[in-house]
Amino acid sequence: MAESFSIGDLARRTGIKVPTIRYYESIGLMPEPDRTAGNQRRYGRDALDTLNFIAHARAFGFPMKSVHHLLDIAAHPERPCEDIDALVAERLIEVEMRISGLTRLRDELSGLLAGHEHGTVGECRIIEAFSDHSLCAPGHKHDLPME
Amino acid sequence: MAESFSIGDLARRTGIKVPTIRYYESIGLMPEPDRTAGNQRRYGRDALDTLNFIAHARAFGFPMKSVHHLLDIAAHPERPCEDIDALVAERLIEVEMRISGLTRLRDELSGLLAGHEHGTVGECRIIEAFSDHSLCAPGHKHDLPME
DNA sequence: ATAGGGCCTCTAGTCACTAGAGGTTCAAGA
DNA sequence: TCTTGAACCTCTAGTGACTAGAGGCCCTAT
Ligand SMILES: [Zn+2]
Ligand SMILES: [Zn+2]
Ligand SMILES: [Zn+2]
Ligand SMILES: [Zn+2]
Repeated sequence: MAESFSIGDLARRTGIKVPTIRYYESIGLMPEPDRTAGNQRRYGRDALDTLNFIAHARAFGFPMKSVHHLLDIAAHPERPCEDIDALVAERLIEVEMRISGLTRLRDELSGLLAGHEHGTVGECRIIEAFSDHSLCAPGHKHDLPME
Repeated sequence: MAESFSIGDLARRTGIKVPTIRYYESIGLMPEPDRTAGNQRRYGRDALDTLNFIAHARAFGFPMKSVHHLLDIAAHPERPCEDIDALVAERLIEVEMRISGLTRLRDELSGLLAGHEHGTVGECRIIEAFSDHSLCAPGHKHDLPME
């Protein structure tokens, strides 16, 4: 007879917490599993694979919407896989933009620290910089879309 | 007589949206302003300064908790400014860790794209990699605390 | 005096979970 | 077989940092 996993088994094997698995089911990411007579969820091997796939896609930083999309694609082995490329390329661009924004931010922050000597708040260069853009970096502006 | 700004004036001058200003007030980040006879908020120049300070700190990526802290510190010009250093240094470390995590991620994503040829989903290397850690990068694991 | 844009409060929605209450079921040991 | 207690169930609410909408009042310029 086929393997059968409780929700806790799945959690232990995938590292995804039990409430999160139920949440994934509630948003339609995981199919509804069979139940025991006492209404507890029982999963098969395929659910385990799906959950690992989800965990892996999330680890790559894909938002849930893309994970949905990826699962849909993966469910049809005979179709062409070109959409995958687009999704991964899109994610790569996001990550690169994020890196360059954060790199600018890193430079600004270390610039603040570099020019800093301990004194009173009233004389503090860092506080001054927070109060006035023109002091925090020459000709500078913050245009990160938010982190 | 002193300058007086409506909440919309503040929004235009700081780039922070009106509901956000009300939200900041609700969480105690901005003091409660005076009101007109008709119950509308009227701000002075100090509120404008505070709001600009908040916007700037947020642009540096500080979470609200730290913004609170920074405002508290800035409100006491005679005290020593050493806590500022700690806050900025902490933020810098976060940013650096984030950059290194994202850099690894970038390399993995471009690795996936590099080895990819269009075919069917069933043969797709990228889908395979999502299904199996051992294929997505040799000896690799994803341990980003979450983006 | 009236039009209409700005302002008010309150509620609910976002994303991806997480925590808790209060109750039921399963499985292992006696 | 019975008992215990860990694991499971559903449902609600909370997180952070806002954003959107409903329904209604105010302010100011013409
Ligand atoms: Zn200082
Ligand atoms: Zn600045
Ligand atoms: Zn492919
Ligand atoms: Zn992997």
